[in-house]
Amino acid sequence: MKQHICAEIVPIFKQLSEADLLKISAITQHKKVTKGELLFTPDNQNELMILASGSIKIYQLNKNGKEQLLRVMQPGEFEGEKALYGIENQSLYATALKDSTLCTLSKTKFQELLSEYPEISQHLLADFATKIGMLERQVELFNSESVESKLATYILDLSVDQRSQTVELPFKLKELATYLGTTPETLSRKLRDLEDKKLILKKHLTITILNSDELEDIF
DNA sequence: ACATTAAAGGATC
DNA sequence: GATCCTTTAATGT
Repeated sequence: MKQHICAEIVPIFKQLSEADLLKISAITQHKKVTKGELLFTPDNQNELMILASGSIKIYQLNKNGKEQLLRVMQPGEFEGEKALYGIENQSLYATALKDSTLCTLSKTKFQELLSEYPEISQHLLADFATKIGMLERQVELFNSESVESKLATYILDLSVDQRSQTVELPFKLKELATYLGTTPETLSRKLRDLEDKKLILKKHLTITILNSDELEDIF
């Protein structure tokens, strides 16, 4: 496998020349992790982590020690930028959902990189914006009281994103459950309830909205 | 309303 | 075939 894979696939580095990518690659550390491996915990994260292949979940633990999923990283995405700006990670955990390969970049190396290539910060800002946008949406979900309404608004949001009445769930039901702050069992029941009411149709991870008006009215 | 526990049925590697 | 995921039912908060 090529050594500079990370720099090549990361959107924030996309506009750089081949020579620059090689330079960046030289200062990143490459490592493989296995499924289930804990990659960082609060106060144990001082590097920028770039995912090259596989997938990684970012979550926090709620009061009862239950996982609250924040997002699932895809190849090309990164996490840990807060540490680079001296902000301590107080709550985030990361574990590998599959065997994955990733690259890490220390705080000082990254700061050197930023001063050499200021244009990278533009892309960082764009990335922050979308990340914050996703978190804001998740916060909005928790304004609704019942799991059923969270699920309904989540599905409707997906439908807007994917511009279709038929949507693909971006992660497994087990993960969607913790994203919504519930359990797989409850999620399974709520999905079946919505099916029974003929509001949706579900095949594996594909959901077709049959009645969006009534979905919106759930509370 | 939802979580927990246990058990069984599917899916996946 | 083992392991992980999903569903179902019984019971508890």
